[in-house]
Amino acid sequence: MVKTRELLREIYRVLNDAYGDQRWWPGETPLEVAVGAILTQNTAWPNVAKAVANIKDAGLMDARKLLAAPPAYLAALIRPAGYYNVKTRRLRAFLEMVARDFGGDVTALANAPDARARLLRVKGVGPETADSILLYACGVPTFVVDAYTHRVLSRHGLADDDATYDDLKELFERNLPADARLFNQYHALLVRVGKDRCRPREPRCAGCPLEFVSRS
DNA sequence: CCCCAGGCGTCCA
DNA sequence: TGGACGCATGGG
Repeated sequence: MVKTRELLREIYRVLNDAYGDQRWWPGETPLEVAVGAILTQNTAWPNVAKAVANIKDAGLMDARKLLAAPPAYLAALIRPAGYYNVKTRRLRAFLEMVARDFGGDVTALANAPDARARLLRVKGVGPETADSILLYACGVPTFVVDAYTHRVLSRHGLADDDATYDDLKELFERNLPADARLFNQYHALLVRVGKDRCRPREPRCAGCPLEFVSRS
């Protein structure tokens, strides 16, 4: 039985060799990344990209302008991302918090020791969205867990099916150095292998780079 | 036709 | 506290 810490590091090496740098979430600004984090909730990324492009084309990718826009107009712009009524409320709630607590500067979240707690108080921002904003928009070394993380780890016997978000988050954070670049790439690699090989309802992962894990 | 996608809040036991 | 359900578009 190999130690969990060694296994997590070996998994990273194997995936990194197999897939290389994922350059994930190359949003042009922290605001754009945060908007994408909210819009991508339970939604395929191509749909999110259309919604983000609509906002930018309308010249609204700016915290104050987004808040000033009529909600019905914002809803129309983000329509391709689905759940557009819910997401309009969630975007506005996030923007109001950033305006109130950080002067409209998403980057300022990075310097607030209670940034995660403030994000979690926003209606519509849960643990994954909060961590995504902190890691990808603010560069804070916090590990992002998502459906792919659950599926890849449980498929290879590294986590229970009923492991919670915080169970998995702590698994990574306790066993890896707190490095934003590493957390970013590791999460991106898990998503990549999850899309590529570790698909739902497919118990066998043919050609999966992580096949070695089952034999460890 | 079906299932799936980088969740979350609400409701109810 | 935890499991079902609604939210909605677009792709395979």
